[in-house]
Amino acid sequence: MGRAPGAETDDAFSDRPRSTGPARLADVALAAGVSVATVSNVLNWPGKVGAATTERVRQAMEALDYVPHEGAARLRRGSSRSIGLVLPDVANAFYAHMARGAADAAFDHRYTLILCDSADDAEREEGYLAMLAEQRAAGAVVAPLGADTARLLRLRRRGVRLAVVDRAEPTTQSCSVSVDDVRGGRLAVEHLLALGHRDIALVNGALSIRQCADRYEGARQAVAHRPDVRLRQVNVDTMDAASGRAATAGLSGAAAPTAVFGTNDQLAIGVTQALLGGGRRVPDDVAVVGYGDLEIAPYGPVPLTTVAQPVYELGRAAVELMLDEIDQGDRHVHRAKVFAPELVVRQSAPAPR
Amino acid sequence: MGRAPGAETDDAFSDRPRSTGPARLADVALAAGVSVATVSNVLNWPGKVGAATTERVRQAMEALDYVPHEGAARLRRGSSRSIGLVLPDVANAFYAHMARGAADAAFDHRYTLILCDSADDAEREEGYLAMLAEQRAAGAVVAPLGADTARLLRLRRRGVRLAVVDRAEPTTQSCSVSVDDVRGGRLAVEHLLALGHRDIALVNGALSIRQCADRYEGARQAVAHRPDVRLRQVNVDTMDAASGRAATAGLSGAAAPTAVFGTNDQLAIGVTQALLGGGRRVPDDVAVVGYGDLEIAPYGPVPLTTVAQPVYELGRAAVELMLDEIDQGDRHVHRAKVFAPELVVRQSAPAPR
DNA sequence: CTGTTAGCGCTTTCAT
DNA sequence: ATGAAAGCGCTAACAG
Repeated sequence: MGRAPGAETDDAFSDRPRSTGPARLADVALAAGVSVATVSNVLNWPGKVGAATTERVRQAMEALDYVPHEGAARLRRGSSRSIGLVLPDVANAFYAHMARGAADAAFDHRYTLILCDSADDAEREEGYLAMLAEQRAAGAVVAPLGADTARLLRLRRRGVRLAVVDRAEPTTQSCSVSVDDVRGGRLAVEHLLALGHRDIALVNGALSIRQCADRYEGARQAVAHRPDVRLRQVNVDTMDAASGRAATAGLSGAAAPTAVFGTNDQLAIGVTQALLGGGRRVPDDVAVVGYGDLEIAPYGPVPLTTVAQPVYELGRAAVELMLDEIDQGDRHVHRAKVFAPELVVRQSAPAPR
Repeated sequence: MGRAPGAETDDAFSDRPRSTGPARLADVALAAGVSVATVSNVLNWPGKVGAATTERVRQAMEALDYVPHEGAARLRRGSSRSIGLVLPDVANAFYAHMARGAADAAFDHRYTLILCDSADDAEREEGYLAMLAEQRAAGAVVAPLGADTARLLRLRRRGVRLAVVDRAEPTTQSCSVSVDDVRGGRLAVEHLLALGHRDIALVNGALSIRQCADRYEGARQAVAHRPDVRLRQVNVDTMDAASGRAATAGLSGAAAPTAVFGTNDQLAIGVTQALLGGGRRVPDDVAVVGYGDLEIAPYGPVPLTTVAQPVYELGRAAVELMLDEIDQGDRHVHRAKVFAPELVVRQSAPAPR
C-alpha cells in the first residue's frame, strides 16, 4: 500500500497507473496491492515470495499485459546478456552458416545476438566495434577483416570480451576458433594420391591469404616424401569459376596433370567446366577436388569431391568460448580451438576402388 | 548504501571518480570542471556549448577513454534505436541475402540489428518476439514461419512496430514486402514459349505453399490463350535435386516435354542432371528454367536460366518501411511493396536466336 | 515473507 | 552558456 488512505488530492494521484504507455512494475504492484520489491521478486527470485502473493501478482501482470523492461533491468544490474557478431558478409554462405551456429548458441544461453555486417569495410567494422562498446555488449565474436588486431584489443580494454573466428590467434590474447587448413590441404592431396595420381595441379588463390598458404602447405606435406609425385601450383587472383576455367587452359596438352585440387569450390567447378568443355572426362581423365563444401559442391557439372569445414560449429564454438569467458571472469583461460576439416567424397574424385 | 547528504567528509568523497569500471559522464564532468549537463550537451547538442568548454570536455573524454552508455541514454530518452530481424534460417541463402539487405539498411540509419533465427520452430519464433518486446525494440522485421499472424499482431499491440517479409499482407495490418511470384512464373514460361516450346512440364512443390501456387498460376497465365501449348505439372514433396531427378523419370519416353520449368533451382538442376544422365542434351533436346538464382544456378551442369528475386532489396526495403513507421508515427500509412522478379538467361534456356 | 529506499548512467527542463 | 535536480524502470540491500 503506497499511500495514506485519507491523503490530499495530490497524493491520491501520485501512484495512479499512467494512462499512457505500457504498464510498469509499479503499476503491477499497485494492482496487486504489493510493493515493487515483491513484484520484482516473483520475476527474479520466485522462491522468496509466498504462493498466494505470487498468484495475485501474476494475475495483475496478466491483466495489465505487463512486459518487463529489459533495458532498465540491465542498467540496474550492470550486466548486458547480449553479444555482437561481427563479420564481413552474412550473404556469403561461409559466414551465413557461421551466423547460424552463433545464433543457436546465443539462443541456448538466452543471449541476444547483435548482427554487425562490416561489408568488407574496415571503417565500418571499426564503427560496429565502437557501437558494441557503447551498448555495453558482454562480448563480441569477430571474424576479422584484416590482420590488424590492434583495434580489437582496444575493444577488450573497454570491457567487451572478445573471441576471434577463422584466424588462429595466439591464445594469450583472446579465445579463437579456426579450421586446420593445412590438414585440409593434406586430406585433399592424400585422397588424390590414394587414387593413384602422380601428377597433381594445385589451383590456388594468392599465397598472401593465410588460408591459401595453409592449404598449399598441406598439399606440399602430402607429397613431401614422394619423389615420384609431381605437384605444381597455379595461382589466380580471384577465386571464382572464371579463374578456374582460365587456369585450366594452361594445364592441357600432352603434359597435363591427371588431377587438380582447386582450393575452393568455385575454382574447382570452373576447372571441371573447362575440362568437360575441352572434351575430357571427369573423373576418368582428370580427377578434381575442391574445398569448402558450401551449397554448390553437389550441384556442379560433376558432383564435387571436396573438403568440408565445420563452419556452423565454428560459430557455435566461438560464442560458447565467449560465454565461458563472461561467466568465468578471471578464472577463464583463453583457448584456441582448432577444428578438423573432412573430405566429402563425391564423383569428381571417387573413393579408391 | 548511498551517501548521507549532510555528512561533510562523506560528501567530499562522493563524486570522486570510481576507481573501478569504465568512466561515467560524471567522471568526465569532474575532470573537465563542468557539470554533467554540460558534458551531455557537448554529446547531444553541440551548438549549446561554448567552444572553449567543449574543448576541455573533449579532452577529458579522451583522457578517461570515455564511452557513452547507450543503454542508460535509452532508458532516459525512452527510444531504442534497435530492430529485430526474425527469420527461419540465416544459413539459407535466401534469408542470408535478406539479412544482408536488412543489415545494410539498419547500418545506414544507425540502428542496431538483433538477429533472431527461429530455426523453423514456431515456439522459438514466439520466444524471440517476446524477447523483442522486453528489449523495447523499436520494431521487428519478420519473415514469418506460418500463416498464423495472430502472434505478430500481439507484438504490435505491445509497442513493437512490425514489417512482414515474403508474404503479401493486407496493407491494413502492417507494412509488407514480397516478390511477385505469379509474374515470376509467367516470365519463365513466356521465355520457353518464345523459344518455340509447345510442350512444357512444370516441376513444382506442394501447392499449399503460397510461392508454389503463385508460380503455377503465373505459368498458367502464360499459356492461357494458347491452345496449341501443353502445360503439365508434376508435384514433389521436397524441393531438392533428388526430387528433380525423380520427377524427370516420369517425363521421358516418346511423349516427353521439350522444356521443363523447375520452381526452384535445386529442382531444376536435378532435372538437368537426370536429363544429361539419360543421354539427352540441354538445352538442345530439352530446355530447363529454374527459380531463385541463389548461388548454385551458374554452377550447375549447364549454367541455369532462372528467375532471380531481388532478395537483398527485400530485406532492405522491409527495414526502411519499418523505420518510416517509427519516424512518422501516426502519419505513417502501411504499404505493401511488391518486387518484380527478373529472368536471368543462361545456357539451359538461351535467348531466342 | 514483504516493504522502503537508494541508486544504475544518462537526458532534460528550469533556473541562473 | 552553464548548472542543479528530477527522474526513465528496475534491482537489491536492509529493515521490519
